[in-house]
Amino acid sequence: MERADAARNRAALLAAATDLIRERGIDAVSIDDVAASAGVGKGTVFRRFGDKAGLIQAVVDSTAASWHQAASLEFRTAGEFAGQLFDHVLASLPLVIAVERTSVRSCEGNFQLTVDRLARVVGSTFNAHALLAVLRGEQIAFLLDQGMTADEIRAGVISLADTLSAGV
Amino acid sequence: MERADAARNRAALLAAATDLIRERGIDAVSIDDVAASAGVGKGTVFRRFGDKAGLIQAVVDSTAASWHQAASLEFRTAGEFAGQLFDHVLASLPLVIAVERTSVRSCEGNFQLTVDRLARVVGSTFNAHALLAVLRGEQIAFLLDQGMTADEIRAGVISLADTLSAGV
DNA sequence: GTAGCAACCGGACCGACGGTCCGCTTATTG
DNA sequence: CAATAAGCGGACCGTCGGTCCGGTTGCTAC
Repeated sequence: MERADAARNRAALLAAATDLIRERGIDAVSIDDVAASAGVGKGTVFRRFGDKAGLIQAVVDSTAASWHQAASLEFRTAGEFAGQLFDHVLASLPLVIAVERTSVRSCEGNFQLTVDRLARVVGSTFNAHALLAVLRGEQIAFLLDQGMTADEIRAGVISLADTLSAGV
Repeated sequence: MERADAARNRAALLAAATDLIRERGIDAVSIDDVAASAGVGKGTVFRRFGDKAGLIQAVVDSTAASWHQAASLEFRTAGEFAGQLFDHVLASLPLVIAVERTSVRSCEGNFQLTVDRLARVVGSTFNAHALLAVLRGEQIAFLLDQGMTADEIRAGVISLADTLSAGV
């Protein structure tokens, strides 16, 4: 059982980390920032979450009932999958980028599952990875930065998914 | 005119950096490592190359007559382009990953040019970016890590490029 | 209520890193 | 050979992720 003060600190840290990452991006957020913003000592962060990656993972887990849904979602067509994942990524871009930079993709567990299911729809494991590569936070942020609109990217992603499915 | 000792040091630093990055990957190579390995002081690295990104850029520029060729290559079909760029990336994976991590893609100058030319062949700017995303060093390293062979990836990339071209 | 204990806390501390600075050295030129 | 500017190296700095430990506090058993 977690002590009451510990639970309070965990919640404060998660909230602080989520806000800071959302507004500044992971690169501009240090652990000290998060600790100070949550009003706790630095040691507390590491006792709760182990390391920076653990904190980010916890943030991600906490901010989304929809998170694991988005990755392991049931879908009929590749286009449907692409559209839904895109919306999810776009809505939490800084968080997605943070987790991409800190965790190893293959460790996600249901990531493999998603790849396999997707592979069946788009014809090959390679194509599944290709589609997921285009849906990465950093890729989408880059395209937005290049001046593409979210709608254009969304349409492109779905079109790509459909094209890949069509070849099956 | 560059002094003789300066030129010697520049060459030694480039060689040391190239070797270290190739064998360890950029993440395990610090500026101090490069300086020590080249037998010069740390300050010399920064006077020559400005910062870490500058050093990596210089390494990349020096190691490839084929480098800018690969990116701005003339090509007839998207598949041809994909195959050639893949071979180039695969041959210098750690270097490619290093430059991806340090430089901003859009600054590359002829990157824009490549995107535009490619866009004409694969139907849209979005598709051009998608193809390039799949050809990034980190993506290819990830797929290799997943157990895919280089041949499989090469085939996948070319097939993807051809599929995109076919829809035009 | 209170005593005792384990869990918890915070911030001083550490090593590594990218980057700066400056007093000394050395290649170059006339 | 003398003068000078370019170059040199490594001590130094601020920041970051991560560790440690002496003091504190929430919980429980009596």
